[in-house]
Amino acid sequence: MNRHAAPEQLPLDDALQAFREAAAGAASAAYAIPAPELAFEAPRRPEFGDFATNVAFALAKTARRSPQAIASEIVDRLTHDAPALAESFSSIEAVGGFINLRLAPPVWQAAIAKILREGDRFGKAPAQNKRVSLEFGSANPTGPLVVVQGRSMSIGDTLANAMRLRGYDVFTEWIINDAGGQLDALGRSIYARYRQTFDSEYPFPDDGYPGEYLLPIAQTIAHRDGERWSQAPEDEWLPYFAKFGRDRLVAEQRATARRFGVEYDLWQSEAELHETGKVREGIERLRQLGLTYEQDGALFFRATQFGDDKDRVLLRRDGRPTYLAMDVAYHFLKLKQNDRVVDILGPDHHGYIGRIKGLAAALGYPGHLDVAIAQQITLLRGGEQVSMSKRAGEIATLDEIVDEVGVDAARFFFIMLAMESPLSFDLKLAVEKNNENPVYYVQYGHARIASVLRRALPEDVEAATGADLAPLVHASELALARRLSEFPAVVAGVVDHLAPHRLARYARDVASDFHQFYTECRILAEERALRLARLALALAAKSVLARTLALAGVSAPDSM
RNA sequence: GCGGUCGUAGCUCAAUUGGAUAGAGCAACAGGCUACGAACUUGUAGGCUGGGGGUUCGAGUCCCUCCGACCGCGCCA
Repeated sequence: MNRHAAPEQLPLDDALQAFREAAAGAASAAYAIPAPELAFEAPRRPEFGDFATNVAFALAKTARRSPQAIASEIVDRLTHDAPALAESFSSIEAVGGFINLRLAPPVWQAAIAKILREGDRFGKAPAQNKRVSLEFGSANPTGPLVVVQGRSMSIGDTLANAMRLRGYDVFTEWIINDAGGQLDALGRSIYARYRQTFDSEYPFPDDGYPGEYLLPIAQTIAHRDGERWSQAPEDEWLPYFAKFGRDRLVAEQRATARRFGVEYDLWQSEAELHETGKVREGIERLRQLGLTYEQDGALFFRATQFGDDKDRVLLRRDGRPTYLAMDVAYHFLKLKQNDRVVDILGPDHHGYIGRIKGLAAALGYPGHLDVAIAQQITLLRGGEQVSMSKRAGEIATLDEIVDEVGVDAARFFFIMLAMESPLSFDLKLAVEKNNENPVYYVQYGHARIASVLRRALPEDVEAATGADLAPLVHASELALARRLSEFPAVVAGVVDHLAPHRLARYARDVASDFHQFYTECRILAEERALRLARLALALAAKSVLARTLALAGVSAPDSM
């Protein structure tokens, strides 16, 4: 078997395609008008079948008949003209204008066989030859990562994984905000801590970063260099302390990200964009496009032409570029190198979305940039709000949170909600092993499958992958098979709508359908043919559940 | 004030981007293990989708308008 071959269609896709063609034929035969493209949707209510189509509504206007009449007409014709459909569909009904389809058990059985056959290739889309840049997590290099970066990283990394599975060439980036005044503030803060190791009276700057995490950095310098910086002028020690702190903190951020299961393709320094002339190039580009003007000695970007409420400064009166100028350059670079650019920003960048999208349009790439906001997280512990005052230096760092609840719980909770929804994260709940905790529910499902497989005869497990699946006809078996078949579409939806929370929901649904199957159907105690078929279903469920969790960066334990 | 996000069951949230009787989980109530993990499961109850108007075969979803919450609105980054 060629492992690079494009994955086959699901058997149910073939069945639906056959229906699509037959229905289009029936519609045009009945009304002498071309049938519109037929779309299928999964009905919300199970009694409406596995799939439904609303062609009749689309035809109603031109055919001048009621949707229900059209749907009935099409169904009648299908049963006469395309009897072969009965092999794939156990029912085709016209209800309220919809045409509801129920797939026959052999289709679901074939879907299980395909999932087992394809393993990790199941749900994989052929290469799109499209490069996507994904930026997420980015923080100032002035302290440890906190909870909101955890959410952003969980979302971004999950999206990246999903995009890769869907055949995109994903490039993940972290932007280091290491240009500008805050780095000076960092340098002064570390310097103050450094001086305080020799002189406890030495004053701490008002705009400094008071967190204790700077102490070891200052002590490192003190140990290595002694008191020599105490005599040096500021323009000598400041760049040194700022850079030293930046490097140390970025390294720590990187370690935290890695511990969180997130690796980036690029850690992009802002300072470097300035030094290598990229910022100048970006500004120059806007100037060439006639989108800038000078006023009061400063250079402005005509942001109002792109929906912003104000024109924005690129170069200050003193000639120094603004943050926006850096962002022009950075996005210009990304837009040139990628087919699509996605930024996942923190909640404080809310007002920045329009500006940055306008920028993409201005640079000649309208529609190539998506900006999403990962909303704020409120940390709770047993219902009580955890104080996160940055000014008081009381920050709950991401590392501390991971220490307390583990990577799995944190990553699962962080993608559970749509990212534009604010999230309450209860640290106590996240480690509780009870039914209020969705992480354990899902992981328990996986462990339960693993447990059954452990107790099965090894030769049965071996034989299961190639077993005849015809015995699988129980409603809970077919429901589980149908759920597992949704995996590719769920991943596609996650990508298309930038909605990783659908993965968390899907994991829950798979676990739930397995639990129901497990409750209603015995596996090991059955006679051989049924036993093997059910083992095959369990294997398929385990595979899909594990891969769903893997996309989210959550482990799938065999026991717990 | 301007702009953005949001408002859905008692609570936390979904809703395949305009589809059918708005769905899950938790909490509540009533059931289910002499059988592979009860960290499970079955059922019941719970709603004028913040209010009002509009668009159409059809609106939680789109438009207008109020109300309310959060967040942005610097020649900071």
